[in-house]
Amino acid sequence: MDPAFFEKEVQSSEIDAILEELNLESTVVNNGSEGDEELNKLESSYEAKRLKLRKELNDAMKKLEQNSKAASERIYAVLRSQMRVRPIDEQDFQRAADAIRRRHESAQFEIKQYVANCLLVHRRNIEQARKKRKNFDKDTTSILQAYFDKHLDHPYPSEEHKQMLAQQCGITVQQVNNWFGNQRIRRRKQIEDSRLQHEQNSEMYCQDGSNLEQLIQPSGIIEMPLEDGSQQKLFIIHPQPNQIYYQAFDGDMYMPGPSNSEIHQIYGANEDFQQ
DNA sequence: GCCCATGATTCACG
DNA sequence: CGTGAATCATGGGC
Repeated sequence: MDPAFFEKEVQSSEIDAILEELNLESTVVNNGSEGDEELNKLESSYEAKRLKLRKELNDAMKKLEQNSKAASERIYAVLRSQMRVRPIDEQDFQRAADAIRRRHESAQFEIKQYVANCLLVHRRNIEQARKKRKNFDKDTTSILQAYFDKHLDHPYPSEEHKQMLAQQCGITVQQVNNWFGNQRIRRRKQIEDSRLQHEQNSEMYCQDGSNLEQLIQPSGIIEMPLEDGSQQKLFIIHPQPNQIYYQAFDGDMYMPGPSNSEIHQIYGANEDFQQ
């Protein structure tokens, strides 16, 4: 598991919601003997950690309570003793009480934040184990797709870019790796399958009559949305490192695809990462 | 319930 | 170590 995934601090607004889980009787959802060993073990270990954290939180709060009480008693004693040498009014007591209350509250917050953080980490583990696989949501895939399509000539994001993508998508770097790995292979396969299909209806020539075999291997394939809602496959051709053009396949003939600028109107709108 | 897309896992390679 | 390739396992649409 990617540690960075857990590193972000718990938002203060979430803390109480997270801590509520500590008050539950039990979080074990497994209804008895069913389920796999691995999950049961995880669940009981999570339950143990949860109970431990609950006790820790309780103890810390009690201790803090006592400390604050003792502190305010000390302050009051000091103030009372000073009354003999200087005038001390109700406001002085009030200020002292406020100061102690503020310290008390900030300490309380820190404890809660710490416990909530611990709990969250453990909860993520158990959640991960419970639901085995979940498809990424639409936003996530479109972000990844956009990056991939923009770097078709070299769809290998750097470590930095992987982290940015992960953060942007709300997934782990490992998941970004998986996605790009799968994507590279499956796109290549897609291209290969398309070529094979085309080769099957043997006589295929470009507009100028030249044979397919002379064509440069496409380095990528994208699906361009058409006005009628359907999608058209476009092959990406890199004749030279800095050159790019697109080829569409229409019936049994390769046609020049849309120009690069047209493509960019469709795909290029989203901001790019700096290379 | 089937089927394919898709995320994850595993292993080999350089 | 990062990647490619094969494979597994699940999700989700029909």
